[in-house]
Amino acid sequence: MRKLTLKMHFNYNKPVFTFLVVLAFFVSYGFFYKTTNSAKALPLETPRLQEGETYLHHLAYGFVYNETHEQAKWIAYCLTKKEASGIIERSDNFEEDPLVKSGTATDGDYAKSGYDRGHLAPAADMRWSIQSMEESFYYSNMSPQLPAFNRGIWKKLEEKVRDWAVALDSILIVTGPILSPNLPTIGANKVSIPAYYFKAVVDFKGPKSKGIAFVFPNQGSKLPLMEFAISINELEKLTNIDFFYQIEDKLESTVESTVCKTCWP
DNA sequence: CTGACCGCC
DNA sequence: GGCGGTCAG
Repeated sequence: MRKLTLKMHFNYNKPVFTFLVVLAFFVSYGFFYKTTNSAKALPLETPRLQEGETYLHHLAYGFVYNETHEQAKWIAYCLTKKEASGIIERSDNFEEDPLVKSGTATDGDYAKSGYDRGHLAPAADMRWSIQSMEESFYYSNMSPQLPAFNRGIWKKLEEKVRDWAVALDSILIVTGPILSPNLPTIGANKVSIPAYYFKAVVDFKGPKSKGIAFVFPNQGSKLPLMEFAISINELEKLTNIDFFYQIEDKLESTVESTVCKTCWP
């Protein structure tokens, strides 16, 4: 009798059940698509490398790791409007990067050092997938930043750049420390403490391509962001890195040689 | 002031 | 998870 009741119950609800299964499928598919199907071609091909450097890439970004300074020399990725609008929560799970076979910095290097584990590629730019979020917490993406810098003007720039990704649909971003010999270090792995950081942003679409770069000292500042803006050419002289030689032909020379501060609201 | 992000312990 | 710094609105 009980079995019959259950059977009738099931039969009675079968259309509802079927509907729920189909609904669940589409909801999960939508979630899966939105959060994981954003794999993208990296903006840069294999770059020129110096001694002690390796070029690697994760799903979300490519980077050159510098073994001497125990951190990335630069990190590059394209950020789209859709990605900048991601919903994945911050993981806060710092890990050594499995791709860097020579080893990265560790928890111990930064602990009680007085320096923040500052993201080069911001966690908030990686909210479009669980994997990209986790990648942003690899120590290959960390650099010792003074808290007043990381939580202040550096964060302000990151938020501005995210706004640009949304407003312009997609942009190319290159970020890094300015590494030089004999920097002070933290931890047993001797992670260099950079004196300056840079960020270059290129809007590479259409006839109105434009580029802008920023260089900040590793310290807090109350000055407006645009006080730190320079052209990409100037940044390349400063860092001695030719960032965009692979796509130079696609960029108008003015993208690198000039900076239009009012073109980037 | 609140919320968003950046972190620390 | 609780707490604090910094900034925008």
